[in-house]
Amino acid sequence: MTQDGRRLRGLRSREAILEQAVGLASVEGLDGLSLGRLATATGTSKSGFFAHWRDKEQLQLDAVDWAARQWAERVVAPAMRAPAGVRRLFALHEARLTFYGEGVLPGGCFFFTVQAEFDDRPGAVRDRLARAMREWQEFIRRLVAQAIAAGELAESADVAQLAYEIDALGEMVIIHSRLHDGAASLVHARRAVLQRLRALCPDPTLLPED
Amino acid sequence: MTQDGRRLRGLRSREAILEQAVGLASVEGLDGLSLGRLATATGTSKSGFFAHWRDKEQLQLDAVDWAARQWAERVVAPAMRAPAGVRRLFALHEARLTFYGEGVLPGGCFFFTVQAEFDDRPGAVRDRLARAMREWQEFIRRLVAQAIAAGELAESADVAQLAYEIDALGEMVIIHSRLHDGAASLVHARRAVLQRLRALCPDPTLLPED
DNA sequence: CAACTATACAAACGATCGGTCGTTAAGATA
DNA sequence: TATCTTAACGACCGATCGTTTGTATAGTTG
Repeated sequence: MTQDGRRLRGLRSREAILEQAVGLASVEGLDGLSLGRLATATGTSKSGFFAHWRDKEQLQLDAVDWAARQWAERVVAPAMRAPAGVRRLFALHEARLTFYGEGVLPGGCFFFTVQAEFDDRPGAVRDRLARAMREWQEFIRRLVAQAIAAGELAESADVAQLAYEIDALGEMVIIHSRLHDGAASLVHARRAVLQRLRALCPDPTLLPED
Repeated sequence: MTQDGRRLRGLRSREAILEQAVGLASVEGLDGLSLGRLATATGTSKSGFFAHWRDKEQLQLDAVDWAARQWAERVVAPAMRAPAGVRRLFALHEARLTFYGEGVLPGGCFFFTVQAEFDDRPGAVRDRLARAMREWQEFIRRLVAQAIAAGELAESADVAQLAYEIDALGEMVIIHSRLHDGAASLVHARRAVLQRLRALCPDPTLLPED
């Protein structure tokens, strides 16, 4: 094995640093997060980072990957345990709301903060971010298409349109809940998608009533 | 008059600086925007700012007010020219989409970027921002309530719920259009709100078909 | 054991940050 | 004309930024 004690220790601290970095970046962004503060937060020294990453951009790129992995484990994976169709689609929305509601990340959502930061700034971070978001939206669209194919959503439904609405209503929770009452926006986001799906679903037993 | 030529010149440069500041902040945020770059962008010197503002936070607060005034003129005012009711509600949504689509601000939306920046950071800027956003949401709710009172929306409609959805679908345009195809998200946002309102509106002639 | 590698550190670098200070030029006031 | 006010400036300050350098140390390999 190539993972001897040396590398294992390195990987451990690398993971710990990335976890802290994603958490802090969900609050202050990837650029607002300085190496100095990240160092004190992880209990290490500033220069120690350059043993793991060539420069700050490499750390930012790995942070994006780490956040995407976390999202896959805590949002996508729970939804995939629900049966395919409209139930899986709604389970995805609920898993996202649970992720926000539990406060897994101190800033609510890593991707929301970092998108707002990098959407107008060309570079490798923006490109990787755009790829991650594109994959996420394509995943939603795939679930919508599956639900239509299974006959659990009306064929008149526009896949891209419905996916856009579900994503928008979920994302908005972050914007609203940070400056105002978070619980209310969670309820609104859940009900909005639920009513939208129930209106399109021929079998009312597949979705909760409220 | 207290506005002699001296003060008038000061007011002019003050307005010019604020306009530049709001435009730049819509891209890089209010903190990411440094006084040095703002100085070169306005063709003045860095120290010249401190003749107008005590420190950076005062400039940020005035920038928030300036952006709110711009929003009132370019989004709220056009909507108020439409007849009260569901038409005014949809006119508000369309005015917002036009504001985004025309690219009035280089970053798309000042409030989106600055909210993401300050929502977790206590202070005067966050407070003024929260107040502006609360007034905006209350304004949407007022238009919804008016439409219901006028009999142009079903009484079963939940005011806060519908206002949340309209706001979410509009705001999402900024997130989507920056990293992906902007035209598509404008169409999705428009259709989503239009269909939602048409489903609740007893008079189909009040709203466009598509 | 010796040679090597990877982790981690302290110290310092130039650049840039927000902010201060003293000064200049021009309009307003008397 | 003499006096006062204010917009605007250049030069500079301490702090912090990302980054480089050199070094000490612990684990791996021959």
